[in-house]
Amino acid sequence: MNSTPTNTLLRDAMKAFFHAYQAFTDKPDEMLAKRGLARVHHRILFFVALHPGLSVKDLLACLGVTKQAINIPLRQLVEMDLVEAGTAEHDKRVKELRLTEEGRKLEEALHREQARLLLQAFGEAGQQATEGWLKVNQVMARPQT
Amino acid sequence: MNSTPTNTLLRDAMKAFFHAYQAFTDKPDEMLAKRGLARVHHRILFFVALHPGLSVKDLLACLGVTKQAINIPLRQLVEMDLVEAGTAEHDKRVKELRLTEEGRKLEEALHREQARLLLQAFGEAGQQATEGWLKVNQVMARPQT
DNA sequence: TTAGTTTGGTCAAACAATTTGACTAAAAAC
DNA sequence: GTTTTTAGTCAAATTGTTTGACCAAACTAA
Repeated sequence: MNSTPTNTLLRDAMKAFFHAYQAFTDKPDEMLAKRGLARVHHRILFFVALHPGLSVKDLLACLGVTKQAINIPLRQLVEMDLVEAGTAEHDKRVKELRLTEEGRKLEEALHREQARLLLQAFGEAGQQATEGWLKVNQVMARPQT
Repeated sequence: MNSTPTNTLLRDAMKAFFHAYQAFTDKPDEMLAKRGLARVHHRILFFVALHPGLSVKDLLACLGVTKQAINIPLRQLVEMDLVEAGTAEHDKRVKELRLTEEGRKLEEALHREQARLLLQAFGEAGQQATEGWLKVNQVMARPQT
């Protein structure tokens, strides 16, 4: 007889969330490590892929980090020719980040691994569960109340 | 007309997952920072709370990190009197980790914040969605195929 | 019962990531 | 046309993680 049964159910849900996210990042992390890169680099590639022409500032907002924190990883990506940083027409201070062809390839390889994992879980859990999963995540992802 | 419509739906799901997890860790991170602690410390507290008497080795397995990586954070928690490390009867090499009273209080405060966020999202998304969310996470959390 | 091996855990130096704070240049505001 | 704000950079200090050597308790087996 547990003293906090409700708590334990929630904790198990939290544990599953933690491990699900861990599984989600595991293979990409491993692939990146082989190139001397880390999860930050993946996040940059991911958001630049999703929003081509993104500025550094908007990238920061997406990632929820300080500008200093991505300065070095971003520079590395540019030096490695995975990301190209153009200058915005309307404001020469602003950079427009885009993936290079090689960057697109790497991002796609990382994406493929994550898609595999997700689609497999979706297939196993069923369509209703998939929709629920997405819905809860979207609600949680919304700017907080 | 997007060139990769399916991809984009999946990417949006990944983005929601990322931001949901971010929201999930945000407040605890903030609370911990005030005490000079970080997310690793929270994870240790969380798993020790969930499995009292846990060994360092089992903790490592839970977290998926190397023993060196928690050595320092764990020592800090012991020094701050949030965790106590007893010695196992059956094997004197093995430690049995437990929360102290103060540790339990901190862990509970952190847990409460996360529970608030989860329960609010669950309430808003509905019971079916909640069950689906849990199911997908549990499938993903399983040792990989 | 003791030599060899494995296991749980620690320590310290090297390395990588992040933060802090000071800084440029372009744009906006007044 | 100064002043102020904004986008982004750079470098030093701090923090976190990894690498690798290590100790001591516990098994293994002769």
